[in-house]
Amino acid sequence: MSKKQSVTLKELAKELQLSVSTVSRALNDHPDISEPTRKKVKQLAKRRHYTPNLFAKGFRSHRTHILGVIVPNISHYFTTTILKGILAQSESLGYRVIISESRNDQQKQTEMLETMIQFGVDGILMALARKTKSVDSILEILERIPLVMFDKVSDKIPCTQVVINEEEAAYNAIEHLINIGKNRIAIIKETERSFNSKKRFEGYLRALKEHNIPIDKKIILSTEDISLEKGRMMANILLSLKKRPDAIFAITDSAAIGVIKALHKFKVTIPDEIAVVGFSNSNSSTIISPALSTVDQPGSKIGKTAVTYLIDEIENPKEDLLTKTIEIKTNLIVRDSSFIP
Amino acid sequence: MSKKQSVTLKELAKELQLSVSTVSRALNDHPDISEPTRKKVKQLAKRRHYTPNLFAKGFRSHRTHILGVIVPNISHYFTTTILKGILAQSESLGYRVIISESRNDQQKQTEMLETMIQFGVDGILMALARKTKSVDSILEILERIPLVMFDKVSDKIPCTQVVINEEEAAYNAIEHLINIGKNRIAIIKETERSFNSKKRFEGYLRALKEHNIPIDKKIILSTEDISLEKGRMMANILLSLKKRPDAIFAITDSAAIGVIKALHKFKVTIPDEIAVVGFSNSNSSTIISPALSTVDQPGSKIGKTAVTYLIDEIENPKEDLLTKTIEIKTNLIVRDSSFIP
DNA sequence: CTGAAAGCGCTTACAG
DNA sequence: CTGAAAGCGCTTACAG
Repeated sequence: MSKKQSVTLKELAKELQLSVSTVSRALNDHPDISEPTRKKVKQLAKRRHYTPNLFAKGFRSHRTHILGVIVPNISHYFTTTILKGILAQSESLGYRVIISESRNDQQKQTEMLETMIQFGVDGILMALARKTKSVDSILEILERIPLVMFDKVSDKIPCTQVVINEEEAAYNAIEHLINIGKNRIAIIKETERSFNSKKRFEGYLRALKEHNIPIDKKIILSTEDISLEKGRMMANILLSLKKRPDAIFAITDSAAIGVIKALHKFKVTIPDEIAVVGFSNSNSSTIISPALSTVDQPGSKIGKTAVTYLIDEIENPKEDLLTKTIEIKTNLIVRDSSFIP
Repeated sequence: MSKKQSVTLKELAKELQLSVSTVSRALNDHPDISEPTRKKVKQLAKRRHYTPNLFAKGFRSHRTHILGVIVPNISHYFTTTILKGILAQSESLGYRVIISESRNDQQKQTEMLETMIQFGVDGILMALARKTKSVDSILEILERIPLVMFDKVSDKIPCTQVVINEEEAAYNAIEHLINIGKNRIAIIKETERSFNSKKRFEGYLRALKEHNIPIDKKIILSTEDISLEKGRMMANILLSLKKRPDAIFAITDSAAIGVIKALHKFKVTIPDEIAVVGFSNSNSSTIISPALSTVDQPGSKIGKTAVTYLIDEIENPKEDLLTKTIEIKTNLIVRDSSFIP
């Protein structure tokens, strides 16, 4: 079907016997234009359903009002809450968002950064793909276009980074376990030294140290590609120890749920024999029984904050790069898996 | 910071003492260009990291290679699987995707369609906002730009629509329940006559009819804004009946999970006393205990199919509109909530 | 084989 | 107060 063409300034001008310049100015409320002309133009524009071609506009001004977003996996609930914040905030500030999924593939990630620039985005928001070894291509991007990172970040990249208070969140989770009387607390973390896993582990260590609880390497487990299944496996290992832990902190909800499933299987009572705490407040944390205690990460706020900083950088370019880390506060949600009255 | 400007054709031309036209043609492998020139140009382009400004390119050709996507809620797992398919397929065909969330708000949805057109998208993919009363604005859009709908569709809109075999999927679910010996099967559906709810209900009715099971209105429940909580409430109602059902089919997983939670509370054994089947194969369906039988909807395939049809329409414009419905097959996954050996 | 020129739809400095 | 012209970065029909 031959689609209706959009009305252009030229057509409006012709119909009104005016120049394109005048029509453009009238629509943009330029002070030079007389009231009657302005009215006439606006009326016709309305009647003919004129909508400016933002593409032409952006092309001229070198600004597209489009932001690029790259996330490792769009299906993670936490990611979608961040995206919600990004969409809402950018829309309310007059920007659109192009989203890509790196699928945790570093090379894809690099390509995506390139095409986003080709598509003329005004700035980029990104969470790093897992196992991103070299950040060179990102550093190069940084010289060309404003970039703000969130959630999966790297201190090797000098840009604004919006994260949660990972260390403190883990600290609070462990302290809570200590408060309910636990003192042999296992942790399930990632092998990879990702920013998130590292910080959460630091919080774990600090909590134990500050409460004078000895650190036992036997109950500090690491796994690659942490998941429900890995959580289950790690729990099996912990259950086979001579001295079992009395609490397990998994740095993701899915691993924590795997832990609960394993404990069920071996008829371990939760939380009395072993308490469990996860991280994310994912949907599943209230589906599993007992309901999982977990750290709530305000995704929407992270997204909104990241957009706000990015657009600020776009609209008020600074002379120099600086690593600025914004920490968003999390909240420990205590549910049955660690509730002892 | 003053960001590095991208290299333009003009600069390459100047450096090579060639015209912009020649450089453009060389890069696009135009047959007129001599081999040595082509080589020279490509080499320099590479060395200077030239990337074409797709924006200018698109502006000229009236094609942006950007698709607009509108979904009601980006956090639904099923939606994210569709988005995954959309992203993967459009990327592999050289398109980018702008995503917006209508938050089930009809007015927002209309605005979004407008801005997408302003942003010059080549085509639009959309799932209808809940309770979309008037489709007038969408019909108008349809005259201007290719549009393909998916999942939440309406037969009032004459365009390509990609859906699952809703009716048949429900039919299969009910037939499965009958096969395991159930004959008093309740359904929890939506009040609103959405395409999806309507079709699933039709499948329910047909299965009962074909197996000569009488229809009892007392166990056909409808609710607005179906959710886990509503599922729980509906289950309570069903449990209070003099003649309880021996199976419950909920048209969403979340409602089905609510049902399971309610049954637990009243110590009803699943599936012996009451079997439960949901719809979606969401993450939670394997977290809940007993694991939930459910209909798996191949989201990624839906997304890919929708993109394929849309891009075909963009690249091979047809003369006339026609409603074409593509049905993607689903798969019933039987788990413990309805498994009777 | 290569170049000069027009044009995509818009904005804006420059004239008048 | 209004208009003609240049220009954003690219492609392509028209010359040569």
